[in-house]
Amino acid sequence: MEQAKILVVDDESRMRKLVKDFLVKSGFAVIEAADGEEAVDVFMSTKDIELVILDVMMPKLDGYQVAEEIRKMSKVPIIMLTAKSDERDELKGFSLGVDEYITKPFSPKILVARVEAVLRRTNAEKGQDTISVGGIVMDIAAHIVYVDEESIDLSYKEFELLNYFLVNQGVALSREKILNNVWNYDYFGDARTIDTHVKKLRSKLGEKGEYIKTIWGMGYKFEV
Amino acid sequence: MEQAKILVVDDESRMRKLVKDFLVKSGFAVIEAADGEEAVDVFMSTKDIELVILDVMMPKLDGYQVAEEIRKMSKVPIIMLTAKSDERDELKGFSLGVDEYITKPFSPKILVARVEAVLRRTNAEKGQDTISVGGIVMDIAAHIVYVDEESIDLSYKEFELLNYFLVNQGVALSREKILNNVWNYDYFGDARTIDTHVKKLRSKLGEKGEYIKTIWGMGYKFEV
DNA sequence: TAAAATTTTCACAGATTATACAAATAATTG
DNA sequence: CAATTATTTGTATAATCTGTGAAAATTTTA
Repeated sequence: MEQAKILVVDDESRMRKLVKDFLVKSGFAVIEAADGEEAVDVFMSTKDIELVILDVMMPKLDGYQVAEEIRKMSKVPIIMLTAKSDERDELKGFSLGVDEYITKPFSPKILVARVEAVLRRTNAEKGQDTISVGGIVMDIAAHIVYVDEESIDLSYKEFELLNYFLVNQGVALSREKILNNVWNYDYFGDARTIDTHVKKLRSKLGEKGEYIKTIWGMGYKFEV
Repeated sequence: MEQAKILVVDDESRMRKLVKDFLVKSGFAVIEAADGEEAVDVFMSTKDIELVILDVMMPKLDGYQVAEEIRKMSKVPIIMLTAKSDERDELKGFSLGVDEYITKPFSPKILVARVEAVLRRTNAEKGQDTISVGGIVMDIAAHIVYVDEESIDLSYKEFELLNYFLVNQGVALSREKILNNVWNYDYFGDARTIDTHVKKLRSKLGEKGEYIKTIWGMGYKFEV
């Protein structure tokens, strides 16, 4: 992510140029679109756009409509440019998943600061990919599991299995279901393999291994 | 669940007001507490709090201590507000069963999004896959049966049989029909086997076992 | 390529559940 | 009300399932 790609959408070319210049100076790559329709087209046909800056007032599709379209495809962060701070609109935008508002007129400093803040935030969130249940914490990204703050070593399959259990906590899982989700769908091995992995998981989890409950004649369930 | 009730705990009244305003605007009901002790009191004396938002830094009891107290009583989801993202603290919190962290300063969008995500998650967990008749609640996903709030243990076949009864409540079911639906179609055993299972089911259901009525010369019917 | 780690298979013991059967109980019928 | 028929219940047996340890197969690492 050397140069974050930013899509700037505004019907006024002067404003577009202004925003673009500030961002380019600050080390971002900028793509432009002159109206809502073009914005959606460009967004669909361009890879790895990391942020979209949308003017609210635009012909054809306004900023909110564009945001709505983009949200159907992606969770990319969106910053809205708005002439006056209208609270009602802001709420509407927030429910659409707009990340920030910048009110015109704005200083270049504000613009760049907000852009950087949003990017920092979304990147930070990516790293917060953890699941935590009953004292068991899985850091998915780092592939580490903590039991009561102590990290434990799990093999790949064990990790995947525990992950599946935690994601489906409280749900009874048949062996078949586990097989289809943790193993590849085309795995045709013995379902009893799961038993062995469950055994190992339980022992590695120590007393918290009891959270993996056996449902006789059915399968397993993770429950605190 | 018209308006989810949220308890917001922060010693700074400005921050409390800020959070409250955003949440109220987004359609939540907010209750406030100004310190940890008050939070625990309020939590104990208020019904149906669906989410607690806790500031970490507070006089008397800090956020983690409050979380610990609340966890002794309830599994209500908890979101922590923290000034700086301190990894060690996060781990500590996760093992206490904290569901989310929000780092100050945060955007209203982030706050509301996280709140909604947590509520969505916990509500989804409650298992929409339930059948409830006359004080008997079957959580199909979790494979648990409650009779007057108390869970009871059923074997696999008993569970299936009860499920069939509840799905077909009020309908007279011949033994043949039961056999074809609860047992495998290729089962050629004694139809009297059903009687034995019915017997066990009735006894495990306690007085609610009477809901399984005998239709003389025909079969059974589940009726409250 | 050998060694180590991981995954899978397998078999057997121990548990649990399902079924069959016989005796007891209840409902129906003439 | 007795004879008949169906259901309930308790118990013994059969069938099924799980936990475990160890060995075989596979993949990864050195």
